[in-house]
Amino acid sequence: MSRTDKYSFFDNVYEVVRQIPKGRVTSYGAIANYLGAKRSARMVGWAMNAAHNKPDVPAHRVVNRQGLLTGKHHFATEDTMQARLEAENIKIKDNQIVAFKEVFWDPNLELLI
DNA sequence: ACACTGACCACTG
DNA sequence: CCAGTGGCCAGTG
Repeated sequence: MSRTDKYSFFDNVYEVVRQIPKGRVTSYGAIANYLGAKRSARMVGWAMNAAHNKPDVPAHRVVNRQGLLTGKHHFATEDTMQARLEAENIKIKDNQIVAFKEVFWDPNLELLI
């Protein structure tokens, strides 16, 4: 992506993640589905890995389908992701977001472009 | 240039 | 119902 300036799947992922409202979270699959490639949920995660280069991308607001903080291990420290979520009033227990469905932000429903 | 892997999810058997 | 596997894009060895 560093060589290509044209929009790719990853760039679309970044744009969607940037639209996640504060205090809300979404899932890899939801983003992939929104982009029309629900089989590419894994790539969304990989995109997050590359998203470290993009400060505007709140990767901590992206969790897996169960609301588990699977990506926390990829942050600066294992507590970074949870701390950032808690700073946004999101409760976490056992690496799982409490009332996940209530804070879940589905781009397919709430972000129509 | 080829093969493998990666923060996942949904479909089979 | 539980376990296994395929699939998608991009990056790295």
